[in-house]
Amino acid sequence: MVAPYHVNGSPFGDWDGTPAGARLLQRELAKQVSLIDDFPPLRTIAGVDVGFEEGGAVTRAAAVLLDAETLQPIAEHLVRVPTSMPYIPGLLSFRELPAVLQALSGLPHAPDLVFCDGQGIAHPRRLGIAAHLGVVSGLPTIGVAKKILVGTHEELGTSRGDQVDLVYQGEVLGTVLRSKDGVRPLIVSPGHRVSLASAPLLVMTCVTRYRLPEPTRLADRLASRRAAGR
DNA sequence: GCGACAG
DNA sequence: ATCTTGTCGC
Repeated sequence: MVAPYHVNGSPFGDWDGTPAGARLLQRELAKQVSLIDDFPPLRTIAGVDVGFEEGGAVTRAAAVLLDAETLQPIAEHLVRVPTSMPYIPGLLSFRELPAVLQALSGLPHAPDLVFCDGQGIAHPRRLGIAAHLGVVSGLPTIGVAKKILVGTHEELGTSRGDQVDLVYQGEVLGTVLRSKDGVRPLIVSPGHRVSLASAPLLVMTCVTRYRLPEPTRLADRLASRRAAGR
């Protein structure tokens, strides 16, 4: 017997609480994902990420709002909620999305685009956390991951800006992108309302002197309770 | 059946 | 993700 996890209502619809039910729901929600660029001129961009405390008992979700022009933080919001589900590869959004949505709603206003830590459509059922977040929030989203979940790719150049397609089941689902000379590449994939071609361009637009784009880096820092680094 | 496996 | 100090390299 599989132990059912707590259901909230909003991000999971009528999920039955089982991993099998979660996978079915992902296939349904994936049909609502749009890979066509559909976002306003970028004025603000948000970065969201999750961290844990108390040995995993408490989930910390952080949302940071940045000025799209200067990449400087405008506002940030942090929430702490009891962890409701264990980490299961492929079902990350069911563990982190509730907290992420709360963190996002705590910002002074909705962003024009959201950078999410993890995969967009580069997922077994085309619904990584960034795509899931996009569908349930209606916001344009991009997934920026540090590792590949699924898919393969050709050799990648070693210079900043070099990129190659991430292919899975004969389909291009994302981009393996070298954000800085010599660093491990980022795995970028559209979440919602962003095209495969635009995603890496938008990410590079937010990269300054670090491997991670600013929205992701700042949210990551806040969620992991770390300090700044001048 | 055997490995792989975002955070 | 998290547990954790110093250390190697640009």
